[in-house]
Amino acid sequence: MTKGIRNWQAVQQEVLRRINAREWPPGALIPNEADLATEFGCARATVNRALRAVAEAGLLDRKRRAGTRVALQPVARATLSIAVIRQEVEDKGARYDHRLLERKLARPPATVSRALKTGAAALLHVRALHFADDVPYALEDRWINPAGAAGALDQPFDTTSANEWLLEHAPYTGGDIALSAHSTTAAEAQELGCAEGAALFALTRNTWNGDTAVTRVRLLFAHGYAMQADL
Amino acid sequence: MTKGIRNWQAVQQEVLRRINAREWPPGALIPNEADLATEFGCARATVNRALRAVAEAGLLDRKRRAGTRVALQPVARATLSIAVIRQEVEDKGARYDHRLLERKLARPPATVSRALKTGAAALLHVRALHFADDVPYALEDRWINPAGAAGALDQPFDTTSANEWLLEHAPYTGGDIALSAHSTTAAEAQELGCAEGAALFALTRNTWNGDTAVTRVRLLFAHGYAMQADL
DNA sequence: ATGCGTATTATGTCTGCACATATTATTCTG
DNA sequence: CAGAATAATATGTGCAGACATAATACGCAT
Repeated sequence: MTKGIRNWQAVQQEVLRRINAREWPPGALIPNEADLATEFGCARATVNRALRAVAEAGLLDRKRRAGTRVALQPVARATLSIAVIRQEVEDKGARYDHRLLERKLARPPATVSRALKTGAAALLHVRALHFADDVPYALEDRWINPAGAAGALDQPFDTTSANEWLLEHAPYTGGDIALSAHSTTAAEAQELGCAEGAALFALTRNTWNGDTAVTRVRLLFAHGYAMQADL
Repeated sequence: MTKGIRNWQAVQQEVLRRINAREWPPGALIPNEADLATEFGCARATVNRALRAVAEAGLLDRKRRAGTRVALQPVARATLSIAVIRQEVEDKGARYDHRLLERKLARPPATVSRALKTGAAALLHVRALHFADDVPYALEDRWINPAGAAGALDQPFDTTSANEWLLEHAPYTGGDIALSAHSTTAAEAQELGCAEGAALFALTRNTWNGDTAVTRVRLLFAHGYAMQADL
């Protein structure tokens, strides 16, 4: 009988240890909450809290009545935090700056209107360049749905970047992100100051507020950029 | 006085609604748990559960004594699930296959030994190609630390890929991931069957079991690959 | 005014209990 | 024997109360 495991973090740690040490091998059914509670000498709610946390981390599969078993394939969930670009730059100790390249109301290409489900409606197209210590850091190509971001049409986006303004003024409920590699075009090469054909890291994000699209943005990062995440 | 909000999910939804509707604007201090509990007509523990969930999602900042406030910059946390390659391929409805290209004990380049902190020790170097419907899907370049993955030296990795074997037999406690864009070299182009210089999506991952390195792997995905995540 | 100790307060967590709910096992019935 | 009704069981959640802990506010002494 293990003792002194009375808070949920300690329980979690012990559970993780047993999984790691293969005391509870992958696929195995582990004791139920009540039994673990008596073993650890704590309340069932405490065990529940711990097991829930481990399950959220993907190392346990829980089902009512069926019990809790160790995940066969612990899906490595990396939580990459996509911050505001200004912050990302400043966190690296560099001076942030940005320049508006273009801002106009226009009919988006089919890719965009299809992704945002905005039909033939005109959207606000904003292009901007972000700098870190005066070196191009990322090229932003954004389409804003005026119907999903009230007040956007009145914003110049010259001093405050669209990136930051939207975060502050346009709430969203969900979205999706795609990460990919992109081969630099001639125009992009000139704006970002890199060689044509260079491999660049691209991030495309759509955000929604309920059923209405808010914005779609593609960020093209300067050469050498790597996105970090922890397991 | 709102009523009928008695379970934590309903509380969470109401909290999200208020944040979204700017009833609680960014940066604002929201009522404390006890007050919300009386307002909603539920126990404080229920409110706590809900607020904790919202805080974990990054929309609230909580501090003892200081209270709970709406996050100024809701850090968009995208949880990308990095599954086993076989599964990723099969989930797309394609037939998975893989081929071992190389397997030998060798001294790793400085980049690797530095990242894994293995000094001058020899590591197991495994290179393999993953296919989806017989088309190259990803090129795997892996260094395995025998000290961190017991039994790895006895594995041929021809029928079972190192990817899968390690997941099953080498537990890990943490790691880090870097995502980047890579310009294809001539050798890689030949193996992946794409043009030299093409922009490819690369994933480099180090995993650890406590303080000892387990493995470092770089996956180079075929042209056109995009990694998806949700917000 | 300045610095330090103390009181206050909001969140964090544990407990013991109860009931809800999903899922599996079992039994009953035609 | 098939299929439906029913029981059993593990997790999910709610509640009230208690104490722990961190961070702030306040007041006191210097």
